Amino acid sequence: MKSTDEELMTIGTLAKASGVGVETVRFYHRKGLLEKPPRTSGFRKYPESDVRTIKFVKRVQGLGFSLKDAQDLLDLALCSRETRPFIAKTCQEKIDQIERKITDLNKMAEMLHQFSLICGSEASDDSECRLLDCFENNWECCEK
Amino acid sequence: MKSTDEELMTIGTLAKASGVGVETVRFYHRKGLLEKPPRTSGFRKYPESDVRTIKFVKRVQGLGFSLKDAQDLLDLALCSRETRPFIAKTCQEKIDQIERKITDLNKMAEMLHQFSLICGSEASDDSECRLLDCFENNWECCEK
DNA sequence: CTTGACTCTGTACCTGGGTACGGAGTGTAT
DNA sequence: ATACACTCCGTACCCAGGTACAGAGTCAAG
Repeated sequence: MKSTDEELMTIGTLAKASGVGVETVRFYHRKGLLEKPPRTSGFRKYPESDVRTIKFVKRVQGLGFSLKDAQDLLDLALCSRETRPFIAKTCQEKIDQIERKITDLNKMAEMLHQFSLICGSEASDDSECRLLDCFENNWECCEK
Repeated sequence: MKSTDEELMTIGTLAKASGVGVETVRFYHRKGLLEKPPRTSGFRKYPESDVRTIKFVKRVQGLGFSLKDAQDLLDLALCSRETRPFIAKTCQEKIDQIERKITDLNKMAEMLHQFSLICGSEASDDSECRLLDCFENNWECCEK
């Protein structure tokens, strides 16, 4: 009754558990984000772990990465003796990419903060509104 | 010879200066990201400042925001006595959004770092590769 | 005053990431 | 053994964000 086979779920169950639509699961399937699930009698049967995979993809996507990027990360997870030598390099590339993004986001947040202080008060005068000027100078803000 | 009018540029010049195609400028124009430029004789004439606007949009977009988000930020820049009271609130919303993103990105980078340490060495054994497990636990990594 | 580069409007097309639908098969509860 | 929910596959459609014409107008150099 509790054999591992019993844990397999149908596409609708997987979709609900992952918070996406059935069509999205089939779409990811076509895109190779989910590996071909075993079939019993024509129906796809997904392992519990695919819920995690889909949630992972959705989260990565929410951070502004593409499905291709999500795919790359998932591929990393399938590490084996052959792929291991490439893991450090691939990870470092993604990390660098992420860090550049963080740096830029921090600058942008800081810029908005300064902008809010300077222009957000009733007291300020229109001529001080220079949001884009801040950006010009590599986001270094109004304050200077 | 150096009147402000003389500084206006044609769409091709703007596109080249901003690093986008002419069609993209026209697209942004249709989307309202660039305000209707004055026309002399049927040709649009853009001010120098539109170069900055386009570069700003491209950068914001590169951080994973939509054109709509870029538009919101540009609208902020047009602050005036009427809009001023809303600036602080709008800024804060964007800042919160950015900070959530940064938090998630940091977790992801840390996860990749740990993953790289654990799985990236020749010495490790396949059973240790648990990238998705890290994610499961809100990106808290393998190390635990 | 013509030629060639550039611009105009409009419409059509493309990729990424889904979403919806039609018609047929399946599985199960009654 | 039939009804009903669910699944199958294929195709078509949707939105965002562009990209690519076509056919006509414009501008500036020679």
